[in-house]
This record gives sequence, structure tokens and C-alpha cells, in this order.
Amino acid sequence: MRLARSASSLAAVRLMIARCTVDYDGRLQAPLPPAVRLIMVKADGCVAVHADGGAYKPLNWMNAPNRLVIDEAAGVWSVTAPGRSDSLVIRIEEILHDSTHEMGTDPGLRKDGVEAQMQALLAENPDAIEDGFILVRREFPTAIGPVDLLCRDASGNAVAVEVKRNGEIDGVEQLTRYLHYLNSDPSLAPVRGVFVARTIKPQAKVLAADRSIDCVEVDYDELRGIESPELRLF
Amino acid sequence: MRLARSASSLAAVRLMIARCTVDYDGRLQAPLPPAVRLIMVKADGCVAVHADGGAYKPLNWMNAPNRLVIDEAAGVWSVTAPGRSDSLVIRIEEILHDSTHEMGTDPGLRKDGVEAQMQALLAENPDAIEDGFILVRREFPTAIGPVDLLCRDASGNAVAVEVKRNGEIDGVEQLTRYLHYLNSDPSLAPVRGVFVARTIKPQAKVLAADRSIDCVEVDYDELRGIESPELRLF
DNA sequence: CCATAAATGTCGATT
DNA sequence: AATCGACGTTTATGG
Repeated sequence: MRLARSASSLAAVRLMIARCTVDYDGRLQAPLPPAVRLIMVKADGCVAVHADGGAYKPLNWMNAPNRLVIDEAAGVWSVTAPGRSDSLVIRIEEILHDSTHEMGTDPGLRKDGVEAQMQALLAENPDAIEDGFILVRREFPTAIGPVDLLCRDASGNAVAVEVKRNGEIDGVEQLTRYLHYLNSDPSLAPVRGVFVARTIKPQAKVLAADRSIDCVEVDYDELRGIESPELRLF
Repeated sequence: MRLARSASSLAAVRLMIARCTVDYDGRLQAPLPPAVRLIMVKADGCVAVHADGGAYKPLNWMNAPNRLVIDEAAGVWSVTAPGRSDSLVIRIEEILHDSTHEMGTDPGLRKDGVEAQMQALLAENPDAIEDGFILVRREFPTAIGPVDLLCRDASGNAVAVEVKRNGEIDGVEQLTRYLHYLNSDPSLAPVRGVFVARTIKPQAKVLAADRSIDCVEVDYDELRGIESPELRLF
């Protein structure tokens, strides 16, 4: 029997434990010799082949949108993607488990503590970076990308602020580039830099010091406290 | 009943479909309201909570090594990591499916990458970068890491070549550091730089131009054609 | 739809 | 343990 369908029409997850071989061919080739693995097909059509270990990442996969063609008789699953040039072929030798489960749509995930929120909080409270700071603009545009925050300090000088969740050496490099560009603009120069993060790696601090960039480590919970002063009344 | 164990002692994958809420607290906070989800526990102890869609990435997860404590009566799974400061708590409201499957160890995945070949192809055909280029050395060593290709151009000057699959701003930074180092060596200086990639982002081009670094976009298939002239006979 | 930057990135190699 | 670079990165976001 040959069964073809757009996987997105399947409003459920299918879980199969099977001895199988797998071959992915796309930007690279990644073949898998025979072994028992978990094959997961989600409602959106994505297919993932998991081993019993190795974190959450599957050994092989195909993201949606794609087309899943199952040849039950031959035990061959072919996953192809319209408009893309990659494919996944699963050859099933022995099925040890096969079940399908309705799950409905997920209400979704909210994430707190990411860089975007930190930047927003700091934009509302530039004082948390340094006393007297005033925000000029968020996402100040330059030819090499937007500067997170452009401020003026208590003395009225321009300050470029780079915000990261985890401060590493790349962030210092990034800020250095911005400073180079901003300081080539006579209407802004001199511009100094401040590197703000929840934590800053020692190497990043060394590099920043070498470039006369100030480092500020901010407490995210405290920042939220500043942002919501009503919570502090109790 | 209270059941505690090192998850790594469980040599199988456990699959549960359940209505549940999930809370991750670590580098960020990511709570999930009640819904039906797939909970997967692998032999290495990692726990992943999947929705029925959204590619292969779970909504929430905890990587191994960790400690899974299941309070069956209360329906609470607590995953904590010794030595790390993050945790995952799953509160199960209704179990719709629960099965455990032996899978054994996977022989593993071999990846035949397209990317690593680019450097080799260019090393064999420096002309593809610029007419008259001659290879001095691949992976030319410096104190700050190996330069992908060191060449001499038609005029006999040294050229440092950085090869990327996708040319982004980081690659320009990397090449800049190499050039700084190489030009401090009187026996090599002056050394110019060429940034080679399949595609180069506009921002990377701007930065490269600013640093007098040439950009070359190469066609990978064409490169392979050059490398295998016998294919061109037909 | 393209382009860019963030990510609980993950993963492996190397110091 | 920490750092660096690559990834079939994947994913979200803004133009």
C-alpha cells in the first residue's frame, strides 16, 4: 500500500520505535546505520529521528513544510521538501511500537529574561546603567547595524550602550565597531562606550578595558523591580 | 509514592502524552500553561517537553546530566541539575499515554560536510579567488589561530584568505585580527586580506571595504567543476 | 519574503 | 573548565 499526504493534515503526533536506517541528503549527507530509534512525526509535518541520548536534538530530521510519502509494504518513508533540495529517507526493518496521539494546539511559551526585555528595561531606566544617563534613542541606526542604546551622560557626552544577556568578547567587538563609526560623525563625537550585561566574562572585561569601554553588570531581577515600582510598596 | 533516581541508570526512552504545566527556571524563565504535550525522557537523563509542532525543538527541556525526581501521587516531576542553577518542573494533570522502550546504544552519525571541502577546493585552485594567486600554505599558523589560506598574488605580495560558507561580519573580524598579526612580521608584510564565501552579507561587505579587505563570492558547484575537470569533458 | 541578530543556542575541538 | 568556531544551526523580528 502506498500512502501519500501532506503531513500538515495530520492533527496529531505519531511515535514509532523501530529498527531502521536513515539517510539525509541536503547541505550535507548524514547516513545512519541500522539501529533501534524513535521516529516522531508532528502535526506540522516535521519528522525527527531520535537516539536514546544526545540531548534534545535528533540525529536526523526534516522541518516543515514537507511531504511525507510512506510505502508501508516496503517500509520506506520518504520526506521531501517542495522548493528545497534536501530529503530524508527512512527504511524501517522492524516496528517495535507505533502510536498516534491527538494533542491539540499549544497555547505557547512565554520567555522572560531575554536580551530584548533587558534592553527595554534599560531604555526606561538609563540611570541603572550610570547615574545621569538620558536615553537619546533605542536601536540607533548605523551602516553596520543598530546600536542598542544611544544615551547622553551627566556631562552631556554621547554614549553608545551595547546590551547582552551574557557579556562575551563578541559583544565588545560589536561595540567597538559602533564606536568607530559613531566617532567618525563630528556631530556626535566624542562617543564613549558602555557594555552592559547580566554577567560579563573575564576576557570580555579585559578587552573592554583595553579599549576604554566601561563594563556594567546589571541584576535582572533588580531591573524588573525598578521597572515596576508598585511591587516595591509591599 | 516517591521515586528518585539518577535518570542515567534508565537504559530506555520513556514517552508520555499528558496534560501538564511546565516551568523552566534558569538562564531565563519559561512557563507553560496547561495543555496536552509529549514528555520524553531519554536514557542519558535529558527531559524534553514537545508540542505537536514547531520543528524538532522542544518547548522546554533539561539536558543531561541531571536528576529526575518523580512524585507519582502529586504528579510532579522535578528535574534539577547538580552544579547548575536551573530546574524544570512538570505538573501532570492527566496521563493519556505512557510507555517505555529499550533502544540500546546508537552506532552514531557520520556527517559528510560540504563546507569543509570549500577550503580544500580553493587551496587546489587559488586562481578561483583571484587570477595569479599561488598557494603558500593551508592553515598557516599564527599565535592567534591558523589562517585558512596564505597565498601570494600575481605581484608576489602575501595575501591572507579567510574562507567561510556564509560570509558574515565575524569572519571579517577574524581576518582583521590575522592581518594585524601577519603585518607585524617584517618578512611577510605587507599582507592584504581577501574574504571568500559562497555568499557575503551586505554588512560584512561594508566592514570589509572599510578595512581594505577584498570580498569574493564563489560558486560552490562551479568550484567543484574546476576541481573535477574530467566532469567537463562531456 | 529577505535580512539580521539572538539563542536555556548545541556541539565538538583545543588549550 | 574555558574558549573558539561551526552548525543541515533554528528561531524570532523588523523592513
